[in-house]
Amino acid sequence: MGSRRVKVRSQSGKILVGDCIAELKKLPTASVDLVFADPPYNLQLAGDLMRPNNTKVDGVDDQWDKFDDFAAYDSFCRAWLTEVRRVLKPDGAIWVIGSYHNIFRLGAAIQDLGFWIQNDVIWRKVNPMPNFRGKRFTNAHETMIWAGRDRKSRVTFNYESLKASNDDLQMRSDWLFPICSGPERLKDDGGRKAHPTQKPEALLHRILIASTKPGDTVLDPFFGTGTTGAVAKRLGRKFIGIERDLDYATAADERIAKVQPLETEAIETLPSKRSEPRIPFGQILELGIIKPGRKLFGPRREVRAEVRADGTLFYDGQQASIHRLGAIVQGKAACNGWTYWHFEAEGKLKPIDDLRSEAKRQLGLGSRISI
Amino acid sequence: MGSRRVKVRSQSGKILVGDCIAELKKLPTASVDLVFADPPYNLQLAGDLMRPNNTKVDGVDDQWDKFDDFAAYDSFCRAWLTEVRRVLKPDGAIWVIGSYHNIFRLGAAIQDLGFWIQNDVIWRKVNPMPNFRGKRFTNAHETMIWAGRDRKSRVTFNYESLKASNDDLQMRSDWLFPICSGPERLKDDGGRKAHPTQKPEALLHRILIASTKPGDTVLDPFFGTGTTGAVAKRLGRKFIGIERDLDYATAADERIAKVQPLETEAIETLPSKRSEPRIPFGQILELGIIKPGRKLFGPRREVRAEVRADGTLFYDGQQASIHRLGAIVQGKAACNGWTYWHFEAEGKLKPIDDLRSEAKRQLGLGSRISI
DNA sequence: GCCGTTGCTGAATCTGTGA
DNA sequence: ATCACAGATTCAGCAACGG
Repeated sequence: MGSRRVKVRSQSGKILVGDCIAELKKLPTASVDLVFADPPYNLQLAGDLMRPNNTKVDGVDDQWDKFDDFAAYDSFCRAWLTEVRRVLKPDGAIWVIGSYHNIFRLGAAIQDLGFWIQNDVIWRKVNPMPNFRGKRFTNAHETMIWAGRDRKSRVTFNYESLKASNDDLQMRSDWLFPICSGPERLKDDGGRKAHPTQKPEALLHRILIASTKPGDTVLDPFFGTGTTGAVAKRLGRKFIGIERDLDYATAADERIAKVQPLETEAIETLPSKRSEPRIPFGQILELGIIKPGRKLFGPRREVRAEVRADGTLFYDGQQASIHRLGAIVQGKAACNGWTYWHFEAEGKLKPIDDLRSEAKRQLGLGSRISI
Repeated sequence: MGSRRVKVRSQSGKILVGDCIAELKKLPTASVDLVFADPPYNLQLAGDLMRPNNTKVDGVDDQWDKFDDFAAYDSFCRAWLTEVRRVLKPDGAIWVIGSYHNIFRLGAAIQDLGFWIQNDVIWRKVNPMPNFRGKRFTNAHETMIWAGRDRKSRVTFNYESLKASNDDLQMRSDWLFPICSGPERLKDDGGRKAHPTQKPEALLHRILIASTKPGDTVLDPFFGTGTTGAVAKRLGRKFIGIERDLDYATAADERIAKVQPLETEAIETLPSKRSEPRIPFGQILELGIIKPGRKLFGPRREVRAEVRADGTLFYDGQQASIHRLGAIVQGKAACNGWTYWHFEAEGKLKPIDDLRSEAKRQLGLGSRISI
């Protein structure tokens, strides 16, 4: 019952040829950082479906009613999703992609199994297939669900990189990409498309940049012709692909072998501010960057507080941290004292946050921090 | 246990004040052409969410959105969907709207109960609320499901009207509309929003134009402040609204009374706007038009920066967006990275702005895009 | 009246760390 | 497990106001 063949072409990843659920069961628990899954959409493929007990579901029978079809599909999805959840690390996450035929069943299963949805994301297709019969709207999008393993999972999200790459605006939940065509589309020997639903590499590029770190392991249980593996290799992520069809797996293997990984430096993502070393206000004082007795002001000089030697601020009979006192004088529940309080230099007010860069310099904490 | 009050203001429709399921049970079988349902989303919000300026987001904390668990939400939805299906005519259809919190459960229930999905349609919001903590993608869309009562239902679809209103291109499944704000947004006596989730009339306009005929009866089991009724009256459709909250129902009644129905001949389509999405730098990268590791130069080669895989630029220990880094190296407050940074081709420097035309070609933005 | 500035708000599952 | 608290975080549209 083992996989018929295991291919290992490079250290970047491996392709397991075999049944999705059977292969998943062999993978160790809590070993994977991210899963990308592009499961079968069409219920006509019910003959390919497996029950949770790993027996094969009989092919579509006209006497089955719709509920039976949906139930079989649901069982199959809950089975592989359960295994996927097992192999994910506690802070791991999953992406699934689908259309209206299957995405609602996938989404409900994801919620029922305890995953915690972060976003649903819409892939808007530039060049979708038109609706030939004029009976519906042009089906111009697919839906992706991004979910953490648990409600508590602290999933990877490279917010800063996405924002910087989007002209300094937050990345939205609707993404515009062309479908996979042209030279990127894999062809078989007869010049026909090698796989019916090959996904564009641009889509996986954004997904992996958004939700993985270099060196992470990405698992794709429906590997097909290996788009996930190709992009993972290029971006310095490890991959595990599971594919039942040997022809697809072979095509994927050859495709990925041709991929040239990017240089280490080219795949660096922007660090979040939180990942930088913390400089408490007291340290600014200890380093002598600011002196006790110095006056600090609100943004429009509406208050004038005094720095105390213990690293607190004093104003109007109240003594507290820069954050607490900022909250108190504004009558708010919370406050970032670094941006609220200002010091005077050459007649102008500057936020005390500016002093932290000087502290970092003195502490030898340059701006180049690589993990 | 009847409705507390039935309001009839005109021949165009009526508002039933009472419990959704109880009122549905009183309606005759096979009497309605279209249902539009905007049910509670079951948002499951935990604590307060603060904006960066430490003010509180006015979230949906109403009792009507609270359910014990998914099972309670599911049984509620299956109950009203069952009644809705009963009152629909054989060729009738339903639209439901939701977010990732509830739409997968709604979609699965719709399929299980025997409805037949025609499309899922994405409402892309021009002006969504940002993600204040920088932990997810901006939640910039909601999902609608359009389904016929049965697989066999021959549902109304005004294909020609939609195509004509879309510059003679088929209407796509992704629609761009602003959220409901400004004068359209109903206010209570205190000047606060009368309803937390009022939908824009433009959305209902397109739905009713797409999937009803003049004189059809439209039922909205979660009427709220009556957007469905207002648009139905304007477009010469009859409406039945069910609303449990008397304040909402009263506001809806007064709102609809002010609506002037259009002349019979005018009940056709409105012209659509075109939208030309921005092309951010990251997308140039994702599309493979420029590769990570590529060198970019200032206009006179005074700096040489490197493209990173995450869509940022790197120079002299600094990594930032094309705009931010351009500003930094010039010592300016701001910079248009598209015109500052250049790539080398055939020994000559060209601004990276030139690459956007290729991206636009790939993204089909030379042609017309559905709104 | 026009223009720039300031402030408010919208269906939101929105932190991380150390004690 | 809970609790305290440091401190990081926003886009587009509209309204009100002042010059």
